[in-house]
Amino acid sequence: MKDVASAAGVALKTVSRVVNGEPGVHPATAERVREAIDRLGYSRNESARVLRAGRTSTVGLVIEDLADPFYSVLGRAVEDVVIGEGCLLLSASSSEDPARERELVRTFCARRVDGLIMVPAGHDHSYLRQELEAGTPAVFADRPPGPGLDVDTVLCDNAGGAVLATRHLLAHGHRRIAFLGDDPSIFTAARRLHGYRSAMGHLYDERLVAMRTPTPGSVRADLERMLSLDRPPTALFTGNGRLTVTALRALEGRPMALTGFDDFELADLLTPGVTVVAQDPAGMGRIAAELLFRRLSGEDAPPRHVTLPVRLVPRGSGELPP
Amino acid sequence: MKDVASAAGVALKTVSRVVNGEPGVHPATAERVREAIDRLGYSRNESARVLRAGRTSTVGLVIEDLADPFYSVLGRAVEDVVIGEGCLLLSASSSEDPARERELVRTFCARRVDGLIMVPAGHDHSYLRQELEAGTPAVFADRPPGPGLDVDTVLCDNAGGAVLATRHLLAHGHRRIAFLGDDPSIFTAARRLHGYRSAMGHLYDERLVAMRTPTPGSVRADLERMLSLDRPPTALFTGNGRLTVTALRALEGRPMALTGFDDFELADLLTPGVTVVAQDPAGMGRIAAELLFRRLSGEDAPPRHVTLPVRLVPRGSGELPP
DNA sequence: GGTGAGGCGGACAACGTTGTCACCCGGGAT
DNA sequence: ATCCCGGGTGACAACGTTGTCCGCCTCACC
Repeated sequence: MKDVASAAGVALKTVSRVVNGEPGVHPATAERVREAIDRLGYSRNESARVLRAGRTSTVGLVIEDLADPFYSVLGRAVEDVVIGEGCLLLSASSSEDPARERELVRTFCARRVDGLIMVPAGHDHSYLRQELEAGTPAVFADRPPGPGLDVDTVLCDNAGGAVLATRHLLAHGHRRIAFLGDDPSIFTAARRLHGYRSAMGHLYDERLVAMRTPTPGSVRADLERMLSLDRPPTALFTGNGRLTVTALRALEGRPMALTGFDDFELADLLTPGVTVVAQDPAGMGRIAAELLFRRLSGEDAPPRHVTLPVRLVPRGSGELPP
Repeated sequence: MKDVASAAGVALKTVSRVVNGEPGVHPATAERVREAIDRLGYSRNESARVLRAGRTSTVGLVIEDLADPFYSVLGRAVEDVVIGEGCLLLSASSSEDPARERELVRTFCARRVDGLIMVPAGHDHSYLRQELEAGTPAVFADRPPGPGLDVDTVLCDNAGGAVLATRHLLAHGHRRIAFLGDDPSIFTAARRLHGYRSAMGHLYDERLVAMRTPTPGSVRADLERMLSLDRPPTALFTGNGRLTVTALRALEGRPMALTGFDDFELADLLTPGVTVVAQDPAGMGRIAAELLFRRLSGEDAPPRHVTLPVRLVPRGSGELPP
């Protein structure tokens, strides 16, 4: 900018004025400055501007895994809102590791992001309080913050969706319905178990439930165990998209009624089509980002808690008879 | 930092030294400073540091669509390298719009990203020359830069993969093999068409080729047209993952030998399994990022052009007889 | 006890931008 | 003629950090 100023024969401040479209510059002077800018290929140093202004026009996104279809769709929706607000998006994957998450948040805050959007791992987010008090708002998506912290949160109706899926299988005549879920320390997994359990009522049988971090091997073992019971399950409810796919592979074509939580691409092309409880990751990302920008524009209401509806998509696998 | 200094009763610079682990500070002083830092919840303002240092430790990623499985996997791989180098990743989707891409690059450069990784849209990247000369290296992934610009580039073996796929179908007895590709102005689409054509040799028949931005409707129409020919195709080669899926839907279960470019999740679970030519998006992202960091660490060699191999994954659909 | 070295701490400038305020100058009102 | 006004312009400080350089204090050694 200094160079531009001397090239145009004006003061630094005049260049600044032209760059920022501020009034009070003679059109001829402005033209001279613009010409010098083009000639020198100058572009404003955003770092310095940020230092002065205090706002970075940057939002940090911490998700579990950018490569996961669910989160990448969520991330894209966040990105669209963020770009639309003239900001940029810093994204990072926590890999479901609370320590890494914390480190990423720390890094983002040191970079003075204007706000954070998080799909949290772990249950202790007290370290965020300091940042919140320092004026960096955060919005949680998909999972709520740990106890003792209350901020804007967007969830889907996990329990309701699980009830929906379970009742759907019950309505098609199943009484022995197995549930494969993720580690119950994950909020969504616990809520979905809760919905399944309440829908099952007196039919609930803990031998038909397996909750742990899924691997192909663990899913296969769990299924084998259940299928060798005296009264084996005739239907399966899987607690998230990855589990649904893993279970389908483990079943190796053995017919079994199946309803999964989370929609996934190609669910309609499998034989039979896979019945799912679909949520809306793009909507979740968009709403989370919108909530964040409301905070950034000064809204000072109590934390909002948005619950997005889910819907059952029957495609065949959930309508198989026992 | 000023506050920390006065709280600890030392000078600004001493706090800076402690924060940066520089030598020449008495352990007791350092401890006092650290205590004050904890007490005040201070964290270094990265913007100011950046302003001083000139490096932002930030990398910009411009891809077509963060939500696309191919690109999100690529993005995740880039992210891992970037984080591993102590930097952060700014990501943005161009939506295949050259103007938006250019705007994003401009924004990234104004923010003084240390480097750029791009999956380019459009064919004119001359606007990058200025940034390159200003010392912001760029690496292209999946597609090369437009004419007149030569930078580090990571591609997959598009033509070779198309040859592989076509020969595979030929080897299984097919002579009428259709090709559905994306708009030929897209580099990868053109290369794959080229591979297909050269593998077909005298069997090539332009009536069996459709190249345009795919929509469910256009794919359906193209297939209908080809299937109503006197000598309809007995096999289909689809030019990218999205096309493969769209074509599978349009076929509605009609049996047809099929080989697709790009692997996709669940390809193995369909009936029959979908034979594909698989590339390695994670490897592409990782290598692109590594090339970038080599430039950033001062490497001044001529631009490198890496071509990643592809491999044929037979799963059933490509082995169907005519 | 004087002196030099080395360890430690501090003052100051600079990074590139913008907000504040003051200046200059011409023209119209008094 | 004096004053004032306001459009156009510029000088300067400040944002928070770090590199440079300088000075002080202590300790060991002569």
